[in-house]
Amino acid sequence: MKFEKDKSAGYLANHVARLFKRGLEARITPMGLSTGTFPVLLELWQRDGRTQKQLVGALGIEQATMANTLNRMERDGLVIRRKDDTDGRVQRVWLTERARGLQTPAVAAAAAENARALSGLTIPERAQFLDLMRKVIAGWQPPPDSRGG
Amino acid sequence: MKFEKDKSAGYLANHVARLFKRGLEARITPMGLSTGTFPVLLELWQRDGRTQKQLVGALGIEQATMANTLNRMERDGLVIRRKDDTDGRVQRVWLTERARGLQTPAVAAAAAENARALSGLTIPERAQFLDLMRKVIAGWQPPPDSRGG
DNA sequence: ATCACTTGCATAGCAGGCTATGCAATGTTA
DNA sequence: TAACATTGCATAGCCTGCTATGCAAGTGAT
Repeated sequence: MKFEKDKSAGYLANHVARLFKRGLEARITPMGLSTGTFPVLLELWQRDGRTQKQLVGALGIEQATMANTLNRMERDGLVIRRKDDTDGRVQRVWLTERARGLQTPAVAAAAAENARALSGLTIPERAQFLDLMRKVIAGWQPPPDSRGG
Repeated sequence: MKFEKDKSAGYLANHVARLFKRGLEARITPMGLSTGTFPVLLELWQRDGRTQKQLVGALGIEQATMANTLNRMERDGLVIRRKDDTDGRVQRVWLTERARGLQTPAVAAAAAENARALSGLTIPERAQFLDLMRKVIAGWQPPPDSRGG
């Protein structure tokens, strides 16, 4: 069977994602940030004190990934975790002052990287690209044989 | 500054890539394959005996990533590495019989996963999605400040 | 109140990506 | 030919994602 990687959506998606990651990394590592922390920070900049479960739900990553990411963020002085007052299982996540101070430059860096990456597309193409990605994400349904429960 | 992750190309690209990866994984782990090996196999199924440098050039990943991937592939009995006859630095990569036998089912799995993932898009949208991703990749240029110097 | 179930998080261990670095083989040049 | 530079690959160490598993805290049923 013929199968050219440059006609494979999965291959191309992986390639595009890697390029974005590298590009953003170059801009934010000087601030002491990394790409994995970014979505978490975006949520917390809107409102912190959320639970890990809420963050997992908002970001579509696995619970264990979130726990690991928060470990690194705590190590790096971006967040602190504190038990919920009424439910001892729940950890709420709070931003440090340092993390608050990074919002403006970090968001500017991400916006700049997005703009640069899409600069080869026309304006309508950019909108369409985002639309199509959202559509693919929204239309996702677990593969038929994924965990055949 | 306002910055919504669902309007960020980088965030969406990462999300889409993760979904594709998970989907493909579910289909090929039963064969003893994993997603990182896939692009390498595609190249080698076309013609094996290539050098690591050639593979790196064909796939747009870093040399160290390729070396690690080939380590796993060799461990799993998919390839063997043999020194080039005339240049002692060069390692040529050869498929095992097992890897050859996997071509048909693996390619079918990838094609099926691509089809399923794009099933929420119209036919023209699918073509456009691929076009836009190729365009983003092709138009990539190193960020202005990437390694400045 | 106790036993079982559920829930929320942490940890272990792996894949796959990266940068930085080391090193042997080859090339080049004086 | 000896010294230096380059090339091709391997390794170390990290981040970010995943699954599998463990465990403490809460919930429910009896």
